[in-house]
Amino acid sequence: MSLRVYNTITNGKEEFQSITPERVGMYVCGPTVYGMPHVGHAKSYICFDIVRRYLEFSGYRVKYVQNITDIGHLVGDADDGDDKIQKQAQIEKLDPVEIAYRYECEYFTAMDRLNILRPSISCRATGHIIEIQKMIQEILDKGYAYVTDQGNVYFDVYRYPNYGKLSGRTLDQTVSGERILIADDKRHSEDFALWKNADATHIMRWPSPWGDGYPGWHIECSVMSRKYLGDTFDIHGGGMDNIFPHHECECAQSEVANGKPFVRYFLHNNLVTVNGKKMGKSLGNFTTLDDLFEQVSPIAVRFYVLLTHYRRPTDFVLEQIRKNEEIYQRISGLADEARQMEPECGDHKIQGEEMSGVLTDFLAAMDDDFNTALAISHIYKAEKVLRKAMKDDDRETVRDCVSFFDRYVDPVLGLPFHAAEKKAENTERTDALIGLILETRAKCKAEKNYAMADELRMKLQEIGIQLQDTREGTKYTIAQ
RNA sequence: GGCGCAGUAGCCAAGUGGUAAGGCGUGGGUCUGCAACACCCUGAUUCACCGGUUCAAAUCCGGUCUGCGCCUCCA
Repeated sequence: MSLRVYNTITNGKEEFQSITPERVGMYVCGPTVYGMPHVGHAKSYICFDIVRRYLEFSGYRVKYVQNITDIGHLVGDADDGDDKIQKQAQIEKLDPVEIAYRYECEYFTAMDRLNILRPSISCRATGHIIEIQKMIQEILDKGYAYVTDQGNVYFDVYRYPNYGKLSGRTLDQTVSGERILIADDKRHSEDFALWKNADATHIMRWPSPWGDGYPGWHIECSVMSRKYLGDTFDIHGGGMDNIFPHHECECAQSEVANGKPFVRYFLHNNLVTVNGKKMGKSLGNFTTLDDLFEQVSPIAVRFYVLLTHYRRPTDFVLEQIRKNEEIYQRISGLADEARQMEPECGDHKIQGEEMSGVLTDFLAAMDDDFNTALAISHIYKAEKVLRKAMKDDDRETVRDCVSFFDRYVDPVLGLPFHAAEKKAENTERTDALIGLILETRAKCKAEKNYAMADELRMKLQEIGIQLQDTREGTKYTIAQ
């Protein structure tokens, strides 16, 4: 079985083949760091974390480059001098660089909690101004861009016949939109900026051959992907909302500058919606990950995101996340028990027919355009097999299952299926205290004082301790 | 207006030509002092709608309706 991926360039699934055997270069558009990361970021970066993990699992060495956009794109229209980072800096009364770094830290903190592996290279736009200017000059030299008397540099889209190839638009279609022509020094309204002139009120600006200013918002990705991955690379990822204009413009810039095809495969994740509407900063309907993690665990959010295929929208419903968190914990609890039962199966190879089948199905799902939703359905199957094996004391199958969880599910999906750890402090003392109460309750039960036993159970429930009477005795779980 | 994506059980969600996975929930049962857990059973004559192609369609083609995204910064 081989990996097939959905490529936006061809609008279809294709067999994945890397340019260099056993190596993959991938570039994913990173965040603009001027606000707290939200659920939309979670979906996108989890999605490409899966791509990266699965390629690595399949034996590729993956070079994963992700940019940090620390130069503000314009808030509104082209003449509205403020950029987003600068505006946020005014609100927080901080230097724009402080803003960018602050939210970069917030971004990585949130991504770490979601068990998203860090990119191999994280690069900032501000660290590549020289390379950006160099590429702009190359495009100018080739005659695909022009400098205006206002000190702006624009890409001339009418000079580049492939413009619109990726998004399936043609230039005359773009014109028909209700777009308002703002910058009056453009030759055509569709031309996009490579370099914008800026006066002294604009804090983030750099000297250039065309005057002081800052780069247009597409060029950084063309520059950094070329610098770290070469003229042509394997995978470019990002949110669907970036297909046009961002990725379209990247293609145009890079292919003109490099004289070669830009990328092999363009992968785009669908969006997170709230009541059917896109979750986004501008709509103000976003939930920050910080706030969300107060309600549910980060791993539950990851699990929830993976429950839907990445090319379908994820509707954000807190109750659904909660429900699936319980399921995640149920399976984790079972997996932990199995690990205790068979602690020494680190490199155990799956032998049994049943689990071999589950593994085959699991990998086949991943091979089919990273179908995590289908892959997870095979985890439920594994749960069933494991439960039965533990009941029957079938050690061989238990080992198979532990191996499945630890050697396949964990590295591929980044879902470790370990029960949430109890809060570290006072765990021993808490255990002892609950133990005492349970002893008392056991006595009540022995004396058939069920009213008292039930009352104890209810009172414990009220403070978040759930009891379960099993054959082996009473178990308890503490709500997190 | 243009381009693109989508419409599958109460909910979530796989399935791109071969006769509708899975999960949650519901209802019934076994177990149990009760509860919970677990286990067994329980669901779409049908995949938004209408036509067409085919021996065969949720899957392909045409049309209609609905929702969403992009066309201005957004993952």
